[in-house]
Amino acid sequence: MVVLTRDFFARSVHEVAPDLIGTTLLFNGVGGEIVELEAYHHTDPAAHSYRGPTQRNAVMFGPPGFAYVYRSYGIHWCLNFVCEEEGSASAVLIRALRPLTGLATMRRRRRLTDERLLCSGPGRLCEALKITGAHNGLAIDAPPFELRARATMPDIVKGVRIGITKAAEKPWRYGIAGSRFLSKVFRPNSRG
DNA sequence: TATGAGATCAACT
DNA sequence: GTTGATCTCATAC
Repeated sequence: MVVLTRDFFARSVHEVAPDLIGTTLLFNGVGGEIVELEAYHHTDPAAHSYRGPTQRNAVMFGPPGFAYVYRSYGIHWCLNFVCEEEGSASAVLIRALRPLTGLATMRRRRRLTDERLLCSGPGRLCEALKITGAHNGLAIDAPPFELRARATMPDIVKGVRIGITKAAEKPWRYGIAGSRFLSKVFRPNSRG
């Protein structure tokens, strides 16, 4: 079992994104396999960093390998990991996990029994793992985070991102082909 | 199966 | 005052 360090994130966000698919993300020992994520680059109008630093997105402008957690629609928390190099302000948004450990804990936090719905969405997985703004800025390679390398090469599909209006045509959403834990199915013929 | 309302916060106009 | 990297529940088809 190989544990990934923050160095893993110190390259193009478009390289990191597919490489993260199939890795295992744990938070205080609870979590699962990353089955879906999206890439956001600082030159991308859909990225929070596009218009420059603010109090909220400050972590994005720091070094790679750190968590950027923000509140979405005033209700949910969403988890990102900073990529590339300090100041480039790129990140991957973790969108869905296949639950592996701490199932009972996640079910209690989500008040759900359906395993498929525990972590199939950015807001959902943060509730299941109990990740909040208090964890903004934490390193990926130190507790409570742990990131484990994948053992086998997953079948990765690519598609357009979800829930955005700007640069909506960019195919920067990645996932495991056919996984039942995706937040939404990938459009047909989007493999690539 | 599909659409709509409501929750409620940070950034922007 | 409006919009958004969301989710759940309710109502309509």
